[in-house]
Amino acid sequence: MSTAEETAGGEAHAWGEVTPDAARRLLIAAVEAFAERGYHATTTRDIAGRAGMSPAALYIHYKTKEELLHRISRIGHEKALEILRTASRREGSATERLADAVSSFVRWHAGGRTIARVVQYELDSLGPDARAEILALRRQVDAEVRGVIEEGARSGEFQVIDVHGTTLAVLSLCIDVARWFSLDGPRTPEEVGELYADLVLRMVGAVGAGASDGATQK
Amino acid sequence: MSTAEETAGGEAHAWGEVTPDAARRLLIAAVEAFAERGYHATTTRDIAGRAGMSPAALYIHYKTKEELLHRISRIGHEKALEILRTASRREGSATERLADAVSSFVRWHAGGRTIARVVQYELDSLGPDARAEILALRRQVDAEVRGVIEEGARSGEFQVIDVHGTTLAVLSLCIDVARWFSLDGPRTPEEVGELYADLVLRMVGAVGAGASDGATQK
DNA sequence: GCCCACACTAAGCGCTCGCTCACCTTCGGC
DNA sequence: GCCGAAGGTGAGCGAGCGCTTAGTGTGGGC
Repeated sequence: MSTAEETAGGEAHAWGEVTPDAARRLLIAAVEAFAERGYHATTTRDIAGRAGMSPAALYIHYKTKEELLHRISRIGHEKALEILRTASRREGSATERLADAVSSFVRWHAGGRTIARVVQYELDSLGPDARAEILALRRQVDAEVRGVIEEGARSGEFQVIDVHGTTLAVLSLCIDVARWFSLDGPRTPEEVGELYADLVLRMVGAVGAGASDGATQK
Repeated sequence: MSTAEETAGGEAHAWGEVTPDAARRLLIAAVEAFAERGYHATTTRDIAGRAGMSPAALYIHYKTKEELLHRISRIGHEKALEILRTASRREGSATERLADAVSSFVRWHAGGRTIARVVQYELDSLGPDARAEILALRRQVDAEVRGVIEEGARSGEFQVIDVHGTTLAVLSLCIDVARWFSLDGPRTPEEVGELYADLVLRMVGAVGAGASDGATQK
Protein backbone atom coordinates (compact mmCIF):
# COMPACT_ATOMS: atom_id res chain seq x y z
CA MET A 1 0.00 0.00 0.00
CA SER A 2 1.12 3.50 -0.72
CA THR A 3 1.17 6.14 1.93
CA ALA A 4 -1.20 9.06 1.91
CA GLU A 5 1.43 11.49 0.77
CA GLU A 6 2.31 9.58 -2.37
CA THR A 7 -1.19 9.84 -3.80
CA ALA A 8 -3.09 12.88 -2.59
CA GLY A 9 0.09 14.77 -1.82
CA GLY A 10 1.14 14.43 -5.43
CA GLU A 11 -1.90 16.37 -6.52
CA ALA A 12 -0.11 19.68 -6.78
CA HIS A 13 -1.56 21.03 -3.54
CA ALA A 14 1.11 21.88 -1.05
CA TRP A 15 -0.86 21.58 2.22
CA GLY A 16 2.14 23.47 3.51
CA GLU A 17 0.14 25.60 5.88
CA VAL A 18 -0.98 22.61 7.94
CA THR A 19 1.26 21.80 10.89
CA PRO A 20 2.52 19.81 12.67
CA ASP A 21 3.50 17.02 10.32
CA ALA A 22 1.21 14.42 11.91
CA ALA A 23 -1.79 16.72 11.57
CA ARG A 24 -1.01 17.22 7.89
CA ARG A 25 -0.68 13.50 7.25
CA LEU A 26 -4.04 12.92 8.90
CA LEU A 27 -5.63 15.67 6.82
CA ILE A 28 -4.30 14.25 3.57
CA ALA A 29 -5.45 10.78 4.56
CA ALA A 30 -8.90 12.16 5.31
CA VAL A 31 -9.13 13.93 1.94
CA GLU A 32 -8.34 10.68 0.17
CA ALA A 33 -10.79 8.64 2.18
CA PHE A 34 -13.63 11.19 1.93
CA ALA A 35 -13.11 11.49 -1.83
CA GLU A 36 -13.12 7.73 -2.35
CA ARG A 37 -15.95 6.66 -0.10
CA GLY A 38 -17.71 9.82 1.06
CA TYR A 39 -17.68 11.39 4.51
CA HIS A 40 -20.25 9.18 6.18
CA ALA A 41 -18.81 5.93 4.82
CA THR A 42 -15.33 6.82 6.07
CA THR A 43 -14.34 5.70 9.56
CA THR A 44 -11.90 7.41 11.85
CA ARG A 45 -10.02 4.10 11.99
CA ASP A 46 -9.60 4.24 8.21
CA ILE A 47 -8.23 7.77 8.28
CA ALA A 48 -5.78 7.01 11.08
CA GLY A 49 -4.72 3.79 9.35
CA ARG A 50 -3.93 5.59 6.08
CA ALA A 51 -1.81 8.05 8.03
CA GLY A 52 0.01 5.17 9.70
CA MET A 53 -1.28 5.94 13.17
CA SER A 54 -3.61 4.49 15.77
CA PRO A 55 -7.28 5.57 15.84
CA ALA A 56 -6.77 7.61 19.01
CA ALA A 57 -4.03 9.76 17.44
CA LEU A 58 -6.63 11.57 15.37
CA TYR A 59 -8.14 13.15 18.47
CA ILE A 60 -4.88 14.73 19.56
CA HIS A 61 -4.93 16.98 16.50
CA TYR A 62 -8.66 17.28 15.75
CA LYS A 63 -11.60 17.48 18.08
CA THR A 64 -13.98 15.47 15.91
CA LYS A 65 -14.20 13.81 12.51
CA GLU A 66 -16.34 16.73 11.37
CA GLU A 67 -13.56 19.20 12.20
CA LEU A 68 -11.39 17.39 9.66
CA LEU A 69 -14.04 17.87 6.98
CA HIS A 70 -14.47 21.50 7.97
CA ARG A 71 -10.74 22.22 7.71
CA ILE A 72 -10.49 20.45 4.36
CA SER A 73 -13.50 22.27 3.02
CA ARG A 74 -12.20 25.68 4.07
CA ILE A 75 -8.72 25.14 2.68
CA GLY A 76 -10.19 23.84 -0.58
CA HIS A 77 -12.62 26.70 -1.00
CA GLU A 78 -9.94 29.26 -0.24
CA LYS A 79 -7.73 27.70 -2.88
CA ALA A 80 -10.58 27.68 -5.42
CA LEU A 81 -11.35 31.32 -4.69
CA GLU A 82 -7.69 32.27 -5.03
CA ILE A 83 -7.51 30.59 -8.44
CA LEU A 84 -10.56 32.43 -9.72
CA ARG A 85 -9.44 35.78 -8.28
CA THR A 86 -6.02 35.50 -9.90
CA ALA A 87 -7.60 34.89 -13.29
CA SER A 88 -10.48 37.34 -13.10
CA ARG A 89 -8.45 40.28 -11.79
CA ARG A 90 -5.46 40.10 -14.09
CA GLU A 91 -5.14 42.55 -16.93
CA GLY A 92 -6.75 41.72 -20.24
CA SER A 93 -10.12 41.60 -21.96
CA ALA A 94 -13.15 39.94 -20.35
CA THR A 95 -12.79 37.18 -22.93
CA GLU A 96 -9.21 36.48 -21.94
CA ARG A 97 -9.97 36.62 -18.24
CA LEU A 98 -13.02 34.35 -18.48
CA ALA A 99 -11.10 31.80 -20.53
CA ASP A 100 -8.27 31.92 -18.02
CA ALA A 101 -10.63 31.55 -15.08
CA VAL A 102 -12.44 28.58 -16.57
CA SER A 103 -9.37 26.73 -17.74
CA SER A 104 -7.50 27.13 -14.45
CA PHE A 105 -10.60 26.32 -12.37
CA VAL A 106 -11.20 23.19 -14.46
CA ARG A 107 -7.55 22.18 -14.21
CA TRP A 108 -7.85 22.37 -10.45
CA HIS A 109 -11.02 20.26 -10.39
CA ALA A 110 -9.48 17.66 -12.69
CA GLY A 111 -5.93 17.50 -11.36
CA GLY A 112 -6.85 17.84 -7.70
CA ARG A 113 -9.86 15.64 -8.10
CA THR A 114 -9.76 14.18 -4.60
CA ILE A 115 -9.94 17.49 -2.76
CA ALA A 116 -12.33 18.96 -5.31
CA ARG A 117 -14.77 16.09 -4.76
CA VAL A 118 -14.75 16.65 -1.03
CA VAL A 119 -15.12 20.40 -1.46
CA GLN A 120 -18.02 20.16 -3.91
CA TYR A 121 -19.97 17.15 -2.72
CA GLU A 122 -19.56 16.78 1.04
CA LEU A 123 -20.86 20.21 1.97
CA ASP A 124 -24.12 18.85 3.37
CA SER A 125 -22.25 16.69 5.87
CA LEU A 126 -21.09 19.78 7.75
CA GLY A 127 -23.01 21.10 10.73
CA PRO A 128 -25.03 24.34 10.39
CA ASP A 129 -22.29 26.73 11.59
CA ALA A 130 -19.52 25.28 9.49
CA ARG A 131 -21.79 25.09 6.47
CA ALA A 132 -22.75 28.73 6.84
CA GLU A 133 -19.09 29.73 6.87
CA ILE A 134 -18.36 27.72 3.73
CA LEU A 135 -21.44 29.02 1.93
CA ALA A 136 -20.10 32.55 2.40
CA LEU A 137 -16.93 31.50 0.54
CA ARG A 138 -19.05 29.98 -2.21
CA ARG A 139 -20.92 33.23 -2.69
CA GLN A 140 -17.56 34.94 -3.24
CA VAL A 141 -16.66 32.32 -5.85
CA ASP A 142 -19.94 32.99 -7.60
CA ALA A 143 -19.45 36.77 -7.48
CA GLU A 144 -15.98 36.51 -9.02
CA VAL A 145 -17.23 34.69 -12.12
CA ARG A 146 -20.36 36.80 -12.39
CA GLY A 147 -18.21 39.92 -12.32
CA VAL A 148 -16.24 38.92 -15.40
CA ILE A 149 -19.35 37.88 -17.31
CA GLU A 150 -21.09 41.13 -16.38
CA GLU A 151 -18.15 43.21 -17.61
CA GLY A 152 -18.04 41.35 -20.90
CA ALA A 153 -21.77 41.76 -21.35
CA ARG A 154 -21.67 45.49 -20.58
CA SER A 155 -18.78 46.16 -22.90
CA GLY A 156 -20.42 44.26 -25.74
CA GLU A 157 -17.74 41.59 -25.80
CA PHE A 158 -20.32 38.97 -24.77
CA GLN A 159 -23.91 38.42 -25.85
CA VAL A 160 -25.59 37.23 -22.66
CA ILE A 161 -29.32 37.28 -21.96
CA ASP A 162 -29.34 36.01 -18.37
CA VAL A 163 -26.12 36.90 -16.50
CA HIS A 164 -27.02 35.10 -13.26
CA GLY A 165 -28.23 31.98 -15.03
CA THR A 166 -25.20 31.86 -17.29
CA THR A 167 -22.86 32.31 -14.31
CA LEU A 168 -24.57 29.39 -12.62
CA ALA A 169 -24.16 27.26 -15.72
CA VAL A 170 -20.47 28.12 -16.15
CA LEU A 171 -19.67 27.24 -12.54
CA SER A 172 -21.84 24.16 -12.80
CA LEU A 173 -19.88 22.94 -15.80
CA CYS A 174 -16.55 23.43 -14.02
CA ILE A 175 -17.65 21.88 -10.73
CA ASP A 176 -19.08 18.75 -12.33
CA VAL A 177 -15.60 17.95 -13.64
CA ALA A 178 -14.80 16.68 -10.14
CA ARG A 179 -17.58 14.09 -10.50
CA TRP A 180 -16.52 12.46 -13.77
CA PHE A 181 -12.84 13.22 -14.31
CA SER A 182 -10.31 10.43 -13.95
CA LEU A 183 -6.55 10.55 -14.40
CA ASP A 184 -6.86 7.16 -16.13
CA GLY A 185 -9.18 8.67 -18.74
CA PRO A 186 -8.21 9.82 -22.23
CA ARG A 187 -7.83 13.51 -21.36
CA THR A 188 -5.33 15.47 -19.31
CA PRO A 189 -6.52 18.23 -16.97
CA GLU A 190 -4.94 20.74 -19.35
CA GLU A 191 -6.90 19.43 -22.35
CA VAL A 192 -10.20 19.53 -20.48
CA GLY A 193 -9.41 23.05 -19.29
CA GLU A 194 -8.81 24.27 -22.82
CA LEU A 195 -11.90 22.54 -24.22
CA TYR A 196 -14.11 23.92 -21.47
CA ALA A 197 -12.74 27.44 -21.83
CA ASP A 198 -13.71 27.32 -25.50
CA LEU A 199 -17.19 25.97 -24.71
CA VAL A 200 -17.77 28.69 -22.11
CA LEU A 201 -16.72 31.44 -24.51
CA ARG A 202 -19.31 30.07 -26.91
CA MET A 203 -21.92 30.05 -24.13
CA VAL A 204 -21.40 33.74 -23.44
CA GLY A 205 -21.35 34.56 -27.15
CA ALA A 206 -17.82 35.97 -27.09
CA VAL A 207 -16.91 37.49 -30.44
CA GLY A 208 -14.72 35.12 -32.42
CA ALA A 209 -15.58 32.14 -30.19
CA GLY A 210 -16.83 28.92 -31.72
CA ALA A 211 -15.18 29.42 -35.09
CA SER A 212 -14.44 26.23 -36.99
CA ASP A 213 -10.74 26.46 -36.24
CA GLY A 214 -11.38 25.93 -32.52
CA ALA A 215 -10.36 27.86 -29.46
CA THR A 216 -9.66 31.53 -29.66
CA GLN A 217 -7.40 31.34 -26.65
CA LYS A 218 -4.08 29.74 -26.07
CA MET B 1 -44.73 15.60 9.44
CA SER B 2 -45.80 14.91 5.90
CA THR B 3 -45.88 11.41 4.53
CA ALA B 4 -43.51 10.24 1.86
CA GLU B 5 -46.12 10.38 -0.85
CA GLU B 6 -46.97 14.01 -0.33
CA THR B 7 -43.45 15.19 -1.13
CA ALA B 8 -41.51 12.82 -3.37
CA GLY B 9 -44.72 11.41 -4.84
CA GLY B 10 -45.67 14.87 -6.00
CA GLU B 11 -42.58 15.07 -8.16
CA ALA B 12 -44.30 13.97 -11.34
CA HIS B 13 -42.87 10.48 -11.22
CA ALA B 14 -45.58 7.86 -11.14
CA TRP B 15 -43.70 4.95 -9.49
CA GLY B 16 -46.70 3.06 -10.77
CA GLU B 17 -44.69 0.01 -11.72
CA VAL B 18 -43.67 -0.70 -8.13
CA THR B 19 -46.01 -3.06 -6.28
CA PRO B 20 -47.33 -3.87 -3.76
CA ASP B 21 -48.31 -0.59 -2.19
CA ALA B 22 -46.11 -1.02 0.90
CA ALA B 23 -43.05 -1.68 -1.25
CA ARG B 24 -43.74 1.49 -3.21
CA ARG B 25 -44.15 3.57 -0.06
CA LEU B 26 -40.83 2.26 1.23
CA LEU B 27 -39.13 3.04 -2.07
CA ILE B 28 -40.44 6.60 -2.12
CA ALA B 29 -39.38 7.07 1.49
CA ALA B 30 -35.91 5.79 0.62
CA VAL B 31 -35.58 8.17 -2.34
CA GLU B 32 -36.40 11.10 -0.10
CA ALA B 33 -34.03 10.04 2.64
CA PHE B 34 -31.14 9.22 0.30
CA ALA B 35 -31.56 12.54 -1.51
CA GLU B 36 -31.61 14.52 1.73
CA ARG B 37 -28.87 12.85 3.69
CA GLY B 38 -27.07 10.50 1.31
CA TYR B 39 -27.15 6.71 1.26
CA HIS B 40 -24.64 6.05 4.03
CA ALA B 41 -26.12 8.62 6.40
CA THR B 42 -29.61 7.18 6.00
CA THR B 43 -30.71 4.44 8.42
CA THR B 44 -33.19 1.67 7.69
CA ARG B 45 -35.14 2.91 10.71
CA ASP B 46 -35.45 6.33 9.06
CA ILE B 47 -36.76 4.85 5.80
CA ALA B 48 -39.29 2.62 7.56
CA GLY B 49 -40.38 5.52 9.77
CA ARG B 50 -41.04 7.80 6.80
CA ALA B 51 -43.16 5.05 5.25
CA GLY B 52 -45.08 4.72 8.51
CA MET B 53 -43.85 1.23 9.26
CA SER B 54 -41.61 -0.60 11.71
CA PRO B 55 -37.93 -1.17 10.86
CA ALA B 56 -38.49 -4.88 10.28
CA ALA B 57 -41.13 -4.29 7.59
CA LEU B 58 -38.45 -3.14 5.16
CA TYR B 59 -36.98 -6.64 5.00
CA ILE B 60 -40.26 -8.23 3.89
CA HIS B 61 -40.04 -6.34 0.59
CA TYR B 62 -36.30 -5.83 0.14
CA LYS B 63 -33.40 -8.08 0.97
CA THR B 64 -31.00 -5.31 2.00
CA LYS B 65 -30.75 -1.54 2.16
CA GLU B 66 -28.53 -1.70 -0.92
CA GLU B 67 -31.28 -3.41 -2.91
CA LEU B 68 -33.42 -0.33 -2.34
CA LEU B 69 -30.71 1.90 -3.79
CA HIS B 70 -30.22 -0.46 -6.71
CA ARG B 71 -33.93 -0.47 -7.56
CA ILE B 72 -34.15 3.31 -7.29
CA SER B 73 -31.06 3.77 -9.42
CA ARG B 74 -32.32 1.46 -12.17
CA ILE B 75 -35.79 2.99 -12.31
CA GLY B 76 -34.28 6.48 -12.41
CA HIS B 77 -31.76 5.70 -15.11
CA GLU B 78 -34.42 4.02 -17.23
CA LYS B 79 -36.60 7.10 -16.93
CA ALA B 80 -33.69 9.37 -17.85
CA LEU B 81 -32.87 7.24 -20.86
CA GLU B 82 -36.51 7.24 -21.97
CA ILE B 83 -36.63 11.04 -21.78
CA LEU B 84 -33.50 11.43 -23.91
CA ARG B 85 -34.61 8.78 -26.43
CA THR B 86 -37.98 10.43 -26.93
CA ALA B 87 -36.33 13.75 -27.67
CA SER B 88 -33.42 12.54 -29.76
CA ARG B 89 -35.43 10.20 -31.99
CA ARG B 90 -38.34 12.44 -32.84
CA GLU B 91 -38.56 14.08 -36.24
CA GLY B 92 -36.87 17.43 -36.72
CA SER B 93 -33.46 18.96 -37.21
CA ALA B 94 -30.51 18.09 -34.97
CA THR B 95 -30.85 21.58 -33.50
CA GLU B 96 -34.47 21.01 -32.55
CA ARG B 97 -33.80 17.55 -31.16
CA LEU B 98 -30.78 18.62 -29.10
CA ALA B 99 -32.70 21.56 -27.65
CA ASP B 100 -35.60 19.26 -26.84
CA ALA B 101 -33.32 16.66 -25.26
CA VAL B 102 -31.52 19.21 -23.07
CA SER B 103 -34.62 21.07 -21.95
CA SER B 104 -36.55 17.92 -21.03
CA PHE B 105 -33.52 16.31 -19.38
CA VAL B 106 -32.92 19.46 -17.34
CA ARG B 107 -36.61 19.71 -16.41
CA TRP B 108 -36.39 16.17 -15.06
CA HIS B 109 -33.28 16.91 -13.01
CA ALA B 110 -34.81 20.08 -11.61
CA GLY B 111 -38.39 18.98 -11.03
CA GLY B 112 -37.55 15.48 -9.85
CA ARG B 113 -34.59 16.69 -7.91
CA THR B 114 -34.80 14.05 -5.17
CA ILE B 115 -34.60 11.04 -7.47
CA ALA B 116 -32.12 12.76 -9.76
CA ARG B 117 -29.76 13.37 -6.85
CA VAL B 118 -29.85 9.73 -5.87
CA VAL B 119 -29.39 8.60 -9.46
CA GLN B 120 -26.45 10.90 -10.14
CA TYR B 121 -24.58 10.99 -6.85
CA GLU B 122 -25.11 7.69 -5.02
CA LEU B 123 -23.75 5.44 -7.75
CA ASP B 124 -20.55 4.67 -5.85
CA SER B 125 -22.51 3.29 -2.93
CA LEU B 126 -23.65 0.33 -5.02
CA GLY B 127 -21.78 -2.95 -5.00
CA PRO B 128 -19.68 -3.97 -8.03
CA ASP B 129 -22.40 -6.00 -9.81
CA ALA B 130 -25.16 -3.45 -9.41
CA ARG B 131 -22.82 -0.62 -10.39
CA ALA B 132 -21.80 -2.44 -13.55
CA GLU B 133 -25.44 -2.83 -14.55
CA ILE B 134 -26.14 0.86 -13.99
CA LEU B 135 -22.99 1.94 -15.82
CA ALA B 136 -24.28 0.11 -18.91
CA LEU B 137 -27.41 2.28 -18.78
CA ARG B 138 -25.26 5.39 -18.42
CA ARG B 139 -23.32 4.50 -21.56
CA GLN B 140 -26.63 4.35 -23.41
CA VAL B 141 -27.53 7.80 -22.08
CA ASP B 142 -24.19 9.09 -23.30
CA ALA B 143 -24.62 7.48 -26.73
CA GLU B 144 -28.04 9.04 -27.20
CA VAL B 145 -26.75 12.59 -26.74
CA ARG B 146 -23.57 11.94 -28.69
CA GLY B 147 -25.68 10.65 -31.60
CA VAL B 148 -27.58 13.91 -31.98
CA ILE B 149 -24.44 16.03 -31.71
CA GLU B 150 -22.66 13.83 -34.24
CA GLU B 151 -25.52 14.19 -36.73
CA GLY B 152 -25.59 17.94 -36.35
CA ALA B 153 -21.82 18.11 -36.80
CA ARG B 154 -21.89 15.92 -39.90
CA SER B 155 -24.70 17.84 -41.53
CA GLY B 156 -23.02 21.15 -40.87
CA GLU B 157 -25.74 22.35 -38.53
CA PHE B 158 -23.22 22.41 -35.65
CA GLN B 159 -19.63 23.56 -35.47
CA VAL B 160 -18.07 21.08 -33.07
CA ILE B 161 -14.37 20.33 -32.73
CA ASP B 162 -14.47 17.55 -30.13
CA VAL B 163 -17.70 15.55 -30.27
CA HIS B 164 -16.92 13.30 -27.31
CA GLY B 165 -15.73 16.14 -25.13
CA THR B 166 -18.70 18.32 -26.01
CA THR B 167 -21.11 15.45 -25.28
CA LEU B 168 -19.50 15.04 -21.89
CA ALA B 169 -19.86 18.75 -21.20
CA VAL B 170 -23.51 18.86 -22.26
CA LEU B 171 -24.43 15.92 -20.03
CA SER B 172 -22.32 17.37 -17.24
CA LEU B 173 -24.21 20.64 -17.40
CA CYS B 174 -27.59 18.88 -17.22
CA ILE B 175 -26.60 16.48 -14.44
CA ASP B 176 -25.20 19.17 -12.20
CA VAL B 177 -28.65 20.75 -12.08
CA ALA B 178 -29.57 18.05 -9.55
CA ARG B 179 -26.85 19.39 -7.24
CA TRP B 180 -27.85 23.04 -7.09
CA PHE B 181 -31.48 23.30 -8.10
CA SER B 182 -34.08 24.13 -5.47
CA LEU B 183 -37.82 24.57 -5.87
CA ASP B 184 -37.54 27.51 -3.47
CA GLY B 185 -35.11 29.27 -5.81
CA PRO B 186 -35.95 32.00 -8.30
CA ARG B 187 -36.28 29.73 -11.34
CA THR B 188 -38.81 27.10 -12.37
CA PRO B 189 -37.62 23.83 -13.93
CA GLU B 190 -39.08 25.03 -17.24
CA GLU B 191 -37.08 28.27 -17.17
CA VAL B 192 -33.83 26.46 -16.43
CA GLY B 193 -34.59 23.95 -19.20
CA GLU B 194 -35.06 26.73 -21.74
CA LEU B 195 -31.96 28.64 -20.63
CA TYR B 196 -29.80 25.54 -20.73
CA ALA B 197 -31.10 24.47 -24.13
CA ASP B 198 -30.04 27.86 -25.46
CA LEU B 199 -26.61 27.61 -23.82
CA VAL B 200 -26.06 24.14 -25.25
CA LEU B 201 -26.97 25.25 -28.76
CA ARG B 202 -24.35 27.95 -28.40
CA MET B 203 -21.82 25.38 -27.19
CA VAL B 204 -22.28 23.26 -30.30
CA GLY B 205 -22.22 26.35 -32.53
CA ALA B 206 -25.73 25.77 -33.92
CA VAL B 207 -26.54 28.26 -36.64
CA GLY B 208 -28.73 31.02 -35.30
CA ALA B 209 -28.00 30.15 -31.69
CA GLY B 210 -26.84 32.82 -29.32
CA ALA B 211 -28.46 35.70 -31.12
CA SER B 212 -29.20 38.71 -28.95
CA ASP B 213 -32.91 37.92 -28.92
CA GLY B 214 -32.34 34.73 -26.98
CA ALA B 215 -33.41 31.15 -27.54
CA THR B 216 -34.01 29.87 -31.03
CA GLN B 217 -36.33 27.18 -29.72
CA LYS B 218 -39.77 27.22 -28.20
C1' DG C 1 21.10 13.07 34.83
C1' DC C 2 16.62 14.16 36.12
C1' DC C 3 12.13 15.64 34.81
C1' DC C 4 8.08 16.75 32.66
C1' DA C 5 5.42 18.20 28.66
C1' DC C 6 4.13 16.11 24.59
C1' DA C 7 2.82 12.72 21.03
C1' DC C 8 1.16 8.50 20.75
C1' DT C 9 -0.93 3.66 21.79
C1' DA C 10 -3.92 -0.31 23.68
C1' DA C 11 -8.01 -1.12 25.41
C1' DG C 12 -12.51 -0.34 25.65
C1' DC C 13 -17.13 2.45 26.61
C1' DG C 14 -21.68 3.54 25.19
C1' DC C 15 -24.30 3.68 21.30
C1' DT C 16 -26.48 2.85 16.93
C1' DC C 17 -26.24 0.34 12.94
C1' DG C 18 -28.18 -3.41 9.48
C1' DC C 19 -30.61 -7.14 10.01
C1' DT C 20 -33.23 -11.42 12.28
C1' DC C 21 -36.60 -13.96 14.72
C1' DA C 22 -40.63 -15.38 17.26
C1' DC C 23 -44.99 -14.07 17.25
C1' DC C 24 -49.40 -11.70 15.86
C1' DT C 25 -53.07 -10.13 12.76
C1' DT C 26 -56.03 -10.19 8.66
C1' DC C 27 -58.42 -12.24 4.91
C1' DG C 28 -59.83 -15.03 0.68
C1' DG C 29 -60.90 -20.09 -0.50
C1' DC C 30 -63.64 -23.89 0.48
C1' DG D 1 -66.28 -21.16 10.30
C1' DC D 2 -61.78 -22.97 9.95
C1' DC D 3 -56.98 -22.49 7.82
C1' DG D 4 -52.82 -21.24 5.77
C1' DA D 5 -50.39 -17.71 3.39
C1' DA D 6 -49.03 -12.96 3.33
C1' DG D 7 -47.78 -8.86 5.62
C1' DG D 8 -46.85 -6.82 9.76
C1' DT D 9 -44.71 -5.99 14.79
C1' DG D 10 -41.51 -5.73 19.20
C1' DA D 11 -37.50 -7.08 20.93
C1' DG D 12 -32.94 -7.73 20.39
C1' DC D 13 -28.32 -9.78 18.34
C1' DG D 14 -23.58 -9.13 16.84
C1' DA D 15 -20.76 -5.81 14.83
C1' DG D 16 -18.68 -1.62 14.10
C1' DC D 17 -19.05 3.20 14.99
C1' DG D 18 -17.05 7.91 17.16
C1' DC D 19 -14.64 8.94 20.82
C1' DT D 20 -12.19 8.53 25.73
C1' DT D 21 -8.94 7.23 29.09
C1' DA D 22 -4.98 5.29 31.45
C1' DG D 23 -0.56 4.41 30.57
C1' DT D 24 4.07 4.48 27.67
C1' DG D 25 8.14 6.14 25.25
C1' DT D 26 10.96 10.18 24.20
C1' DG D 27 13.55 14.46 23.65
C1' DG D 28 14.79 19.33 25.20
C1' DG D 29 15.73 22.46 29.38
C1' DC D 30 18.41 22.89 33.36
